[in-house]
Amino acid sequence: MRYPAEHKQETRERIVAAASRRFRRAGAGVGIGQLMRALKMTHGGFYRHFDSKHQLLAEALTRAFEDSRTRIRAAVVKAPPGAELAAIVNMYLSEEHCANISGGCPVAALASELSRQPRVVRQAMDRAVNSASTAMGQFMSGATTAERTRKAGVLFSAMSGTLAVARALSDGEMRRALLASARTMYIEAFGKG
Amino acid sequence: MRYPAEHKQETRERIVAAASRRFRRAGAGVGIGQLMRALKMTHGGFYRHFDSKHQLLAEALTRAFEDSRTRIRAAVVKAPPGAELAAIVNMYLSEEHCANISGGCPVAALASELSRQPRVVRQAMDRAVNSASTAMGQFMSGATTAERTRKAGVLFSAMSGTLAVARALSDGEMRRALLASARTMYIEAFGKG
DNA sequence: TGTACATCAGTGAACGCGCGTTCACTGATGTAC
DNA sequence: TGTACATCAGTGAACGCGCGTTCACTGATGTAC
Repeated sequence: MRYPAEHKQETRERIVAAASRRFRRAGAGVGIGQLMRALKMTHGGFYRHFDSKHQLLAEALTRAFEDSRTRIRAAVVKAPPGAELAAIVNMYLSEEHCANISGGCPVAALASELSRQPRVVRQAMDRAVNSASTAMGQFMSGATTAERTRKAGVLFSAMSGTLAVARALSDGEMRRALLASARTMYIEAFGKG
Repeated sequence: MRYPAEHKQETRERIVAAASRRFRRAGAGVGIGQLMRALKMTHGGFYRHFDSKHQLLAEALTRAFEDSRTRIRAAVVKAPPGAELAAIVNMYLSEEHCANISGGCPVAALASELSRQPRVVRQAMDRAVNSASTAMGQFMSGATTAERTRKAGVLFSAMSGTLAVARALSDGEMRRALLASARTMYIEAFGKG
């Protein structure tokens, strides 16, 4: 059946959005079949929209990064002046974010799997780390913009590791303690003055 | 054919050692078949040694953690008094460790995949984080042992995240810069006095 | 305005493949006599 | 010391399953006349 004009673009959007959440929740091993079934479609149609699963993974990652940035911007806007960095750290290392893998930061959800992905996928990673570092850099201490950006990159990678480790722990008490300690320490170590 | 007395134990050891490296290099998705083929055996024999793939994964993880601890202890022994923490950080975030996934820290290699593993596997993670924190805690600043241990846990999770992100980047320059900045910052932020 | 036809998003069978696990079998060795 | 036999680590075919990808097909709509 032929579909109305913008139908195809909408379907593509739905696939990327669903993939973005599902890859984070279940890993890069999620199948095209599962994905399309969740959208009440069959796997065959997938290739009308994407050349390969890797292309989808790269786009889904990029989408997840955009969502992540939106969430960070929202935390910054609500924060009192001077407390922006604390707001970012507290949000990123909150128990809510920890429990919400499919809606959370894609680096924390997928980092160790990404090192095994082809170039297409890892280049999305480069761009994401760069833009996250630039965005967070303005709230860091440091003499030059370059130094603040570098520091922000380190903080970002540190937080993603803490979140990934917290999620991998089986003991809930350990998880909460790690997150709480990390929030305190990162704000102290990376905050302005 | 029946084998000499200690033969079975030796084979089991070889499987765990190979799995430990291979899971880190290629992820938890590595198959039993690939693994046994690399040891010049067939997949069928695997189940004389292990109940399931998950059991092997848990044991391989534990083994990798032990190797990791040995490497950390070696770095500490070689370090001048007072510079132990710097030695640990410089070793963990070295370009050598970054390039050596299969022989490196299993948390950096597998963290995001571990959150999706069954309890058996994640409990190995609890023990590892606990023991790494205790071991590294003695070189941290802080009033009480408990505080130093907590700090060490945060540093460990931070370093594993930085290493995982560094490995996922496609740009070698970005990778080296991130590692270098992180070494400096962690030593400064977590070091004694 | 009415009709014939081209379009193409989505369907579902099929491709070769590898997965985790099971199981009947093999055959060199250790052990019992 | 010699022989018969039990053991059991490892083999390889087979199980049902899902993977990524391809492709001939469907059929409601937009378009051309």
